[in-house]
Amino acid sequence: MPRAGLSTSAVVSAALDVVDEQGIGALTLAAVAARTGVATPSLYKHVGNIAELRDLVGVRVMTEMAEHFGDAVIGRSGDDAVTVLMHTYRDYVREHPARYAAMPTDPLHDPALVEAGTRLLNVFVAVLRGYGLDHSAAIHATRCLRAIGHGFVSIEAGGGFRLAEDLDETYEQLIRMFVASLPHP
Amino acid sequence: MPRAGLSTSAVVSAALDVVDEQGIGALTLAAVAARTGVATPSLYKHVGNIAELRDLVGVRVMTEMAEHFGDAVIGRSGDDAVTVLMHTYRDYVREHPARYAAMPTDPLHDPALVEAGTRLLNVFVAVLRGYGLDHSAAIHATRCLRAIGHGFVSIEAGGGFRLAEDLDETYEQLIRMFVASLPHP
DNA sequence: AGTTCCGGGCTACTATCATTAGCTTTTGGG
DNA sequence: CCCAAAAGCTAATGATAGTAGCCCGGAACT
Repeated sequence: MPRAGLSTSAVVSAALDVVDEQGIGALTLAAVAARTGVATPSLYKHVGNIAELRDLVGVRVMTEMAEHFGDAVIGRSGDDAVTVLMHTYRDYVREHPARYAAMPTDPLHDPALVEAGTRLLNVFVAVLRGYGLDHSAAIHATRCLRAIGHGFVSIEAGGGFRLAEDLDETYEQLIRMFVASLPHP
Repeated sequence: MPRAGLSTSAVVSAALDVVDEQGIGALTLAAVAARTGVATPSLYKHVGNIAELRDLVGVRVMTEMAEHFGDAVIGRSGDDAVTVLMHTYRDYVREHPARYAAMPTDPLHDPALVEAGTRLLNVFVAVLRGYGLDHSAAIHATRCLRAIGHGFVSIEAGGGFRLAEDLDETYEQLIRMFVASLPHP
């Protein structure tokens, strides 16, 4: 019988499929093995253990987000860039809620995780370039933007906003609130 | 030999201790059983299964937060109430990061969860009373406040802000940003 | 073409955990 | 004092992570 022809990358892709289809809680080596048509122990040839697989999934998701967001804001600047970044962020999470939940919430121990996280962070930093913020102010503003985006988007993805009121409007209001706090010439 | 004298509430308390000491990932029936000095299957006399135990822990945490936050803002109003609520929120999560992570992030299926969630939400609603917001505006503002608080606090608890810049200042800035968006006479 | 050898996949096994079944015993109310 | 319900226990099952060690497919090299 022919081989499955797996690789670490293929295993991570299968893991992402499992996450997308059945949620982060269903990400087990058994599920990934079933999906790749291989016995569970065979996966250990490609990933060290399940914690490492989760890290690799996290890296993949963060890298994907960084690229996607970067593409969206390229060629834009100022309020336009901020607004587009936030909308792209929200749209991504609505399309892939489970994937977003697969991002690590604890300190990034693995260097690869740090690297991917930095790339993602840099999109937020870049979008605030051009407002003339000094080093310290830029850091605070970046943190605010992250907090606002992550807060809204994670509550929304978890079904945390339960009233009928239009969510688009709430999000616009948040963005306006942030933009208004930035210096404008 | 005497009985352990457990109860559902005592089991939940032990579960909270496990969470506080070893993190949400260590919350297993085995760990709770060890801590209460009982065999694992005995716990089923008090909780239906581990998913129910997690829900009960979530309810306990949300109830505790609602009470704690409510106490903090009582007798206050306006910007003062908002500011105190946000600081109390942040302080709570810094003191009990694992407990905060034990709050459910998915839709609140259990009615008890909904009830506790509503009590917690009501503190946020209450703090915005007095700004003269109409029904719809109050909902949007409440959502913004939740998003800002949850976003910052969960990133901080996860060690997500890694630069040396003062976090207190970032948080103040976020609060100011929100307060500035509210109508002031 | 034949041979080698390494890596990828497999089976078998262990340990931990959730959960069920069914037995024993404490204990509080008649 | 008795007895039934509640609370605990042991034993067993099934899922999952992880380890050890075997085997074979196929590329590389004569």
